Amino acid sequence: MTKEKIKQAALVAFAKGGYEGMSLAEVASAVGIKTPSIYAFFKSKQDLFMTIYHELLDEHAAQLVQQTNVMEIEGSEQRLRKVVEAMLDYHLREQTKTEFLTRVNLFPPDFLKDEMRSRFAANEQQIRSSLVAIFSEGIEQGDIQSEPLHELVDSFLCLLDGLFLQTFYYNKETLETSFFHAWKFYWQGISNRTANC
Amino acid sequence: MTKEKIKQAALVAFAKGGYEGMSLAEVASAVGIKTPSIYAFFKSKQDLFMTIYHELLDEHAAQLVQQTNVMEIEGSEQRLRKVVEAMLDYHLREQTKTEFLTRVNLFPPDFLKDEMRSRFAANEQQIRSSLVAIFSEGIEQGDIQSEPLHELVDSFLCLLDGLFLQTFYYNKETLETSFFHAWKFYWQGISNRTANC
Amino acid sequence: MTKEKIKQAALVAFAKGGYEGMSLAEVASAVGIKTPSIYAFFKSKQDLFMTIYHELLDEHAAQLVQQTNVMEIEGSEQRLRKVVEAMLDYHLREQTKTEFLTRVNLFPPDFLKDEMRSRFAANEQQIRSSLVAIFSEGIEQGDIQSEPLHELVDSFLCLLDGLFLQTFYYNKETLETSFFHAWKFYWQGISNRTANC
Amino acid sequence: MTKEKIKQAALVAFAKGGYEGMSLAEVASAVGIKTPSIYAFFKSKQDLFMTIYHELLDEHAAQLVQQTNVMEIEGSEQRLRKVVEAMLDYHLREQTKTEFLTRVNLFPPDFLKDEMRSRFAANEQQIRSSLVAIFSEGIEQGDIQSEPLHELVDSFLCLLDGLFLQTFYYNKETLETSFFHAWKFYWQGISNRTANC
DNA sequence: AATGAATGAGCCTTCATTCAT
DNA sequence: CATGAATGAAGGCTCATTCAT
Repeated sequence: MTKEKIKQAALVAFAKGGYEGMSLAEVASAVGIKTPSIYAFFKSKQDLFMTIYHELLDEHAAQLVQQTNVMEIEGSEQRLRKVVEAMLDYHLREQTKTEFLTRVNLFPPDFLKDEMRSRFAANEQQIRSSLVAIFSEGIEQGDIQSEPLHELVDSFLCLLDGLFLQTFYYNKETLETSFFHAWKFYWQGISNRTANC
Repeated sequence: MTKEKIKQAALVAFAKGGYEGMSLAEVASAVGIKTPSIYAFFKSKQDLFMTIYHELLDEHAAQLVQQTNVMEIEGSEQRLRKVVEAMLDYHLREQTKTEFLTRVNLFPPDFLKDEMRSRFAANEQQIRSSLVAIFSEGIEQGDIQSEPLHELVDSFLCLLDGLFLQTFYYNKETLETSFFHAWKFYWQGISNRTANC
Repeated sequence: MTKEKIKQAALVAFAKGGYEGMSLAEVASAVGIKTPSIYAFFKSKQDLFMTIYHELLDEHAAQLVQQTNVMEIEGSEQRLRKVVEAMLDYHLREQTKTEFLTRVNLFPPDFLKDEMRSRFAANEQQIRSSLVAIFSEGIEQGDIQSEPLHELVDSFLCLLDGLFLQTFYYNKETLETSFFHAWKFYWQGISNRTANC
Repeated sequence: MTKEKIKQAALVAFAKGGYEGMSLAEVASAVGIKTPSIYAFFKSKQDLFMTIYHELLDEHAAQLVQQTNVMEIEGSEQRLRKVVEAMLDYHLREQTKTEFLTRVNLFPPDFLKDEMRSRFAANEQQIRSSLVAIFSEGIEQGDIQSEPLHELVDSFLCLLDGLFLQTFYYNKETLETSFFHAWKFYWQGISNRTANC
């Protein structure tokens, strides 16, 4: 359907050029229609942008929550590691969507600045509570040091952010190496090693 | 001097809107001149952009190297921590410059994409070698685990990137808390704790 | 009936914005249909316009003739005054229609300019002959000075036009005061006052 | 100078098509420049419009006041008649300006509605006080009936409005005839004829 | 009778840039 | 140095209209 094709093309264009740098003409041409036809489906450039933005936000949140909650099988290290891997995987697989979301989050167009802050806060809260669950379980099971949960979450999010940023300027292999090493020391930092001594 | 004022205003404008989103008219008006006057100093928008970009890149590299090398006094933890703190400090103090550089690095305008990659690689190499020095010294002194240097550097850079990204969406306090906790576990992960057991 | 609703909404829109300023989308939305549906009833914007225009012209002419002819009861002053009052009343009651007609008459869209002149002339002739009847009767009965009929009609039409124009920028009260005073001196000017001396 | 030519062409275009009906392309082409060049002189279509509007308003007011005040030579009838004649003359001579002003006054674009009302009121007050002077002098000299001044002014303005409106649909000759007859009875209505009996 | 999809034409406006002064 | 004037290119958007369904 045309509407879907427009959204797809617009996503790519927004990701490449940002809100200002994207042109409806470019999108229309990619879809194979004329610029004004876009207005049959979206009432403005902003509307098109917001539609994509909200859909992506939902998809992204769903993805994350799913990855954090679904598997209660394995040990704490595996679970946490899976969270990171899932994120990296998503970002490597859906590079365009990641670029779009990152761009918007870091450099939102003026009209978005307000909505952004609140959305972002809500989003982070969701993730945090998912993580809290994993960490507290890990502590109970003796895998993870008994430290304040929010401290553990803070440090985990920092790791996540670091790897996420590297998505942008490392290629897949370098990224995986980086992840491997970062994780190694991170896990050493939070895991319960008293048993070993 | 007018030229300097133009660069200053342009920096702000580029940081706010990116290459596409910044307009020469806006800059001129901020400086208090008319748009064509800019062409007395820069031969094009791109030229203006590149000038700022290169100057900032140099300044930034100098800053980083300096922060990594200068102090050979204190212990390993203090030195590494200072590196992070210096970076955070710089980014908080020079928000505009940071925004500009980040934007360019993550979402470079088309004509920059090529130059970018190489510049970035060189920059990173510089930092890595500075860090290698710190880490190897730390290992020698028994503060840090005797692990492959590049692995330690990888994990440190990941921490750095994570905190850097958080610069964008955390306020100063939240950021400091995050840093505190991230660092705590990070240091636990790399420091030599066999002595304690 | 949809067709009628379209005409009604279009009338309002044309009155508000003139031919160029009115948009079919606006009308469709007011009616609660989609723009292309209008084409099921009118073959073009111009057609819609002309339909309304002609209907209004007929209605208006009928109104005027009726007001001028109906009452043969009262004296000359009362009859003439009633003509003015009827016109003012109509214009105050049917403001939208008045605006539409006035706009078209004073500033017709290009394609109407020709038809306009002839229509207008015919219309005026109709009114003039109605007025001639009143004036000649008034002269016969000694109420009005024995002056050339067309002169009396000219002056009456000028009064009518003046009050009509004031419809647009005076509110009801101011307009009534203006009418009261204008009429007072007008009647003094045409009535037969020799008897009083 | 180009700016003046733009204003001239725009005046014509606005008069012909109203605010919505006028296009900057049309104006530019009339002046012999490209559309964006207009923006070197006026910051928007609205700005161009307002500039013309205010200038015309001033010119018009000046014209009227001048005509009403200057000549204190002749008798009351001559003075009042001159006011009407001057107005008619102005409107016949400057048809475009008249069309522009009338259009704006009767059917102002949305953004003007507010300013309009107040401007109009001020304008009318100016005219009224000029007329009061003439009428009171006329009464003192016994030319005009001793009636309340504001009543006389009301009736005079009504005459003026009537003739003004006729400017739009009568040609010069018809208009002059109409003026001649309207004035004849009007003057009979307000002049002091007791002396004649 | 109504509409979803599409479009050509046109509108106002911004922008980077040039050039003569 | 600085600017006034001008412009080609492009951008977002609206509009009347068509056509298949």
